[in-house]
Amino acid sequence: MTQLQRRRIPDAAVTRLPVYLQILNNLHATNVLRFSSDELAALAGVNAAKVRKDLSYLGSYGTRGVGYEVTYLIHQIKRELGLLREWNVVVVGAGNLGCALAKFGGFAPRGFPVVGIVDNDAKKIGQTTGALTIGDVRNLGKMVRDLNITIGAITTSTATAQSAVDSLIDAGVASILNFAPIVLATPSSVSVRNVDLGVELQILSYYEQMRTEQTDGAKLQNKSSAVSV
Amino acid sequence: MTQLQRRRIPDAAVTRLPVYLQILNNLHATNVLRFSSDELAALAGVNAAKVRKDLSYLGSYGTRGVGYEVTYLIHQIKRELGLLREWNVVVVGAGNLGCALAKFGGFAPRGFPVVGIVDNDAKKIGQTTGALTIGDVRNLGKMVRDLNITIGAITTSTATAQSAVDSLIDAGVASILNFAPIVLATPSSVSVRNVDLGVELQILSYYEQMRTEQTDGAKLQNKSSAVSV
DNA sequence: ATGGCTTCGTGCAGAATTTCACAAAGTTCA
DNA sequence: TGAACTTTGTGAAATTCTGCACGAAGCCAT
Repeated sequence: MTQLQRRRIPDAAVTRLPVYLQILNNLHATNVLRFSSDELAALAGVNAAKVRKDLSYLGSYGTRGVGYEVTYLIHQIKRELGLLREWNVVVVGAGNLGCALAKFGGFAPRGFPVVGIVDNDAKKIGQTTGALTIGDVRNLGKMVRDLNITIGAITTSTATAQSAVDSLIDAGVASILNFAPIVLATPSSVSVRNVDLGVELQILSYYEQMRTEQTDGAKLQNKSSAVSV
Repeated sequence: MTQLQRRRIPDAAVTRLPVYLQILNNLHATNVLRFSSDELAALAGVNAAKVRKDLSYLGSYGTRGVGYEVTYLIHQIKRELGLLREWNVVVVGAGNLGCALAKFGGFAPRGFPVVGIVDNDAKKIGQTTGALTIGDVRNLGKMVRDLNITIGAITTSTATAQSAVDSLIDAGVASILNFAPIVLATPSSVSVRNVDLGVELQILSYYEQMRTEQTDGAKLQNKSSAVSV
């Protein structure tokens, strides 16, 4: 079974490929035809060897002494990421964020059209947001089948996020983009990506505090415990 | 210089601590007094040994045979992440997202009050959004000093994101939350966290495609558009 | 007290990731 | 043609992260 499936790309590399793609699209837009791993590394803020290794997971598409062709590499990254086709998205939770995502047209051109939005609130069901009518979360199964939906975005309240994801999984959706600040319980066959601004801010806070303390060390240094190197 | 600074917590652990904190806050809200590493691990979807190791970076705050105290651990995580004080945030870019962040009151109670919002568009400057008046990006330096701002959120267009971050860094801000789909060029002394839904969707797409291909091995695939493979 | 039970803290090994360093393979120019 | 130069692709070392396994330490019942 495993030998049928394509050679797996390391998770860490998978998270970088979309970033490379972004940059290559920009290069393409400015009529750049070729690039070297050094150039892409500089633009992506990573090590050049890492760029080469990441790209090598796609195949040997570079030319030694020359570099890589922008359009060709764009195609190869898209192929590998599954971006040569569209993936339909349903938004679960028609609050501020959910409606904003439904109205925001920025995902369709990038291959992720939002084709449905649902809620569990009878007052919201039937209303329209953007081009979509808010559906009943209880019809999610039929919706997923009829509209060929593969990705679900959770934009409900924290309290209902778990039941929302349960509904999605029941409906056969195995890719979840979760905006609720909660760790969802899902089987390992389901992919979840969490977007939590609170978490991001707290991570920034940690490093900011590190810097602050280090600076304070000059004036006052009683904080440091007994760490040496 | 390095020996003065506190024992560093591994990056991977730093990204998990806010998740633990979230869970512990929920436990606290439901009057749970104590928890074991096994329980927290189940709720966070990680290995119990990892939880114990992560928490051990804070110090030895557990009791063998018993577990950890919820409120005490909350305090310790907050201390380590620098959440015992507030960090003021400025939003750069008063578009849809920027104004939404400024109006959204959810960050202030978690220690990240949005105290300012700026733009470079003369038509927007002077307007109000929520409780804030949109300022001129050229006054960012004064604003950062006067309002004691430490974190900047980039919500500009892609085209102006780099100049926005340059202004922030000039103004002395070293923690950036970037919503623009672009890799920002910053000195290594600056922390950047990127929030890019396109990237997240594309990562999901990769794993979705993996699953699809594996399943298709049995049937036959006519759906995929112009893929060779 | 003592034995049994639970759970933490951590050494260590293995896995994953990053980075180095260099041969291989191509280009350019005289 | 061939020498100088550029850049890829990739073994292998270095680093980071994960997870097991178990001793240490506390609780409880008898």
